[in-house]
Amino acid sequence: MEPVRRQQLIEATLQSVAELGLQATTINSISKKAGMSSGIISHYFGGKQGLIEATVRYLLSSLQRSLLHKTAQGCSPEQRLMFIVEANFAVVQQQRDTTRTWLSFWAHSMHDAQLHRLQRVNARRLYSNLLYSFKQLMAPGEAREAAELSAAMIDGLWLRAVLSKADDAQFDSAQDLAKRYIQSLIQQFGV
Amino acid sequence: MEPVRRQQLIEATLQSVAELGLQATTINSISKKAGMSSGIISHYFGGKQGLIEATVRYLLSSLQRSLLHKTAQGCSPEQRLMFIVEANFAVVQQQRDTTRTWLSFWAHSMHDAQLHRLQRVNARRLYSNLLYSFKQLMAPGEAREAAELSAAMIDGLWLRAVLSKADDAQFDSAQDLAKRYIQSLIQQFGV
DNA sequence: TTATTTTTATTGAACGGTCAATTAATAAAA
DNA sequence: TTTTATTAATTGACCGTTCAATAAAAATAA
Repeated sequence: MEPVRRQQLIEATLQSVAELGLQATTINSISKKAGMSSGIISHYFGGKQGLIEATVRYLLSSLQRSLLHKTAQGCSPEQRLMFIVEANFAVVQQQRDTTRTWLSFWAHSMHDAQLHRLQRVNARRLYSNLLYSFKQLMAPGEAREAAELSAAMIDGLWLRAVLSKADDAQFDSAQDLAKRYIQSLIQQFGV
Repeated sequence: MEPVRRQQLIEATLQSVAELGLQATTINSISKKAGMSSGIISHYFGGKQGLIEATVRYLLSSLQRSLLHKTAQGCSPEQRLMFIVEANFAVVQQQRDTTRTWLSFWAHSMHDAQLHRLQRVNARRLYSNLLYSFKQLMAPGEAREAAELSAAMIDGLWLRAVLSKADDAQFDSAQDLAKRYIQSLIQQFGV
């Protein structure tokens, strides 16, 4: 029963944070959405804090799993870079309104040591995923700069799309810009 | 007395949000920092919400004023673009830890109509500031793309620096990357 | 000038509401 | 029966707001 309930509560948390924001998300708003009582959260996660952390961890592993799935049957470095962009933007469609949830969590990570650790993992993972592919296309020094710039461009386009409450079409357009930017980096630095 | 008190309370709010986060910032934490009683906030701002909004408005106008001051005695389009980057990164040094305050506010803007309006103003202002200078250096269509990409790159580098709790040197390095990126755009698209 | 009233600025206690967490009770399963 | 899963009521802390009381300043009258 435990793994089922845990998953249900995590998904209820995602819904609640997307809808109300992390600030207004309470033990009650979550348990109500999950159709359970409020006490169950302390029982399975030790408290609200534990559930929030588990939810972020779940988002993180979803992102990672999504990329691994796309690249499962091998692909070129260029192709893999495009997959990385897609994975980072895809969190949108996967679960409706998950985007603003990420933003809530990251903002909160400034004042929460545990969340900050998870944020660090996420930021570094994007960078090293990019670096791995760039290194197959250019010299190491240039690959590092390309990876840093690409990571910033992806996050920046994503952030601006989220904050302006962009629709699906605008998200696709941002995703396209990110891809074209990476291709221009390859053209510029590639051997 | 009113304008003095308002300013004092806004600055106490900035401190509190930087220190505790918007989530944990209360009427008490603010009024304590300002050395006043809690009732004064409702008296001058109608309530907590009003003070928060006034604080964001203050940050926004600070950013704008900073750019106007830098470009007061005229400069080349390239120079102006560099000033835009500097203004957007300078909010850091101006007031210690104001960066995470911005992040808190923007995250909250997803669930607050008034803040979202202010966020929109801010995003559009950066874009049109950039567009104005790019248009003097390249064709309109390319200028628009350059402005959109630059805005995303600035915000992305800034976001990653804030989230990773970068020190001053790392912020400077991010600022440099942004400037070099804009110069590469000019080289790529410039007439 | 001094005495008085009026206005302005500020306080802090009280209120109603909500929060996360706990706990005793209950229901179901083993 | 014992264990496991879940509920619902309760607790104590803290939230933002309100408001009667007060202190200080300014205006007016003597």
